[in-house]
Amino acid sequence: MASYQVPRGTQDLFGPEIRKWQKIELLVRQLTDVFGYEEIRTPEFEHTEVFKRENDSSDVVNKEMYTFMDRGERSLTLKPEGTAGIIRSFVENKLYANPDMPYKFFYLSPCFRYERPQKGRMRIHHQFGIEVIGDKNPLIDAEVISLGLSVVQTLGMKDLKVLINTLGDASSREAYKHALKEHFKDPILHFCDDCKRRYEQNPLRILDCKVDHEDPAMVSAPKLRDYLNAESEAYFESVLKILKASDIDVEVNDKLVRGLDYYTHTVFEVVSVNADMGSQSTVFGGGRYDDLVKDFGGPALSGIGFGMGIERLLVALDAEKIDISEEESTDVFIVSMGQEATDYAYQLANFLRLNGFMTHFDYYGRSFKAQFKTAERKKAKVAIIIGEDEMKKGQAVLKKMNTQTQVTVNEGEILHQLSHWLDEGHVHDESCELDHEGETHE
RNA sequence: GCGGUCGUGGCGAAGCUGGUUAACGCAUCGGAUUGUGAUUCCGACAUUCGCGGGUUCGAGCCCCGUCGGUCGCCCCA
Repeated sequence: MASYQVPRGTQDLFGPEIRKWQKIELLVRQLTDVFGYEEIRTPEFEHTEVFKRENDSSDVVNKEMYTFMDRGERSLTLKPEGTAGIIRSFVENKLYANPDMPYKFFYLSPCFRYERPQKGRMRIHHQFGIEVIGDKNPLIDAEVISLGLSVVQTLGMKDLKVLINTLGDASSREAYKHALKEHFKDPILHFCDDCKRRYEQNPLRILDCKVDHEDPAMVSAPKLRDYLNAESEAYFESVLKILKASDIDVEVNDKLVRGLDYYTHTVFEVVSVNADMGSQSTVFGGGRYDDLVKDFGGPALSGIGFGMGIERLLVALDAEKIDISEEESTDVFIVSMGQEATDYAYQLANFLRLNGFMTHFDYYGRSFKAQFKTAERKKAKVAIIIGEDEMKKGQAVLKKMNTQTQVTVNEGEILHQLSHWLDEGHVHDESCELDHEGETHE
């Protein structure tokens, strides 16, 4: 017999876990709203060339994409990251023809990458991200970082470090790459295999090597700083100044380079420094892109954004022992005895639900003991007991679970008594009366 | 893509150098107690040990393969 299981690197989310997600998503929507960001949803797959553009050297694009041919012989790719699709959309919908720049977007979207799964790394992961497109201003760079931080800090995270760097404009970076390749031309021969690969693919990453970082050639390597033109340098200084004025501590790390090729100027990564975080420590990261809009056929407008992995955020919260899970809670559990009472419980439950009370009841007519245990497990605040006596008299017993206070009331007073006990501003629509005629009396 | 490690009921876990009814704990359900959440007691709950094949008189325990988890590398959110 076949045993069905989720594909590698994917997961089912439900129960207490999904409640955490909902909490994060709610927070994201609240914060982006006050920061003035609008949601954007772009397709989960795009034409492959949206993600894989010329001369791309990144692993994400070259080794990890889910690319397939559809039945019409189109090459499509499941989105591995959020930015490219949004820029495509921005240009396709000619949003640049808007007087109020910049455009500020946020998204919550699954991303697909074919990688070996690990803690904090899934084949389907979910990103909260933002993009600010249409203007280039250090204030925006700072705002973007600040928005991301507000999310993780509101959740209570403390073990954070903001790493920041500048790659300068495209020409600065190219010049620097050239200089690096020249510098490492001979030394690379006795470096590790990874470095040899990096030398070809992304020379900037050689500097980040854990094996050869003591090597004299590494120490004497040219610095990106020396290849920045005056404008690039001034821009970065300006970003740092604003962050400092906002009391955001950053660590300038001149080895920080990002995984996607399109970044220019400011790049940043916010990492968890908690020891239990595992090796995937980046909670969110991003940077500025000067040329992406132009590459998609739009005007020369700059943008900046970040992606935050929800799965990874959850790992980071876990590492800091921050529990954001909400306890399940129920307003009312109706305990019923006998078929007639159970049928009535159904009617009563519907009535209470339409009046805004979260209500459960027992469908099966199990023992009192079992029903009370369920009420307890569901964290019911109030139990309503309906048995033969109550059915006869048109009454109900209401029991406040935490204090064990118990009162007997007429049907018509149930709502009143509940409001009195629960007192949580439920909506009480007058038009929604319990229909006594509709009761089941078989 | 490379290397290490692991895979027994809903959960946690025993299972000795292969020997035959797969412990135990938690949870769940029923009863003692036909109307009240605790405690206690009694009873129920894995034709089966991720999956497939092989060795053997006999495999949860051995071998091969495969799928999956996990950790590190690479890389990234």
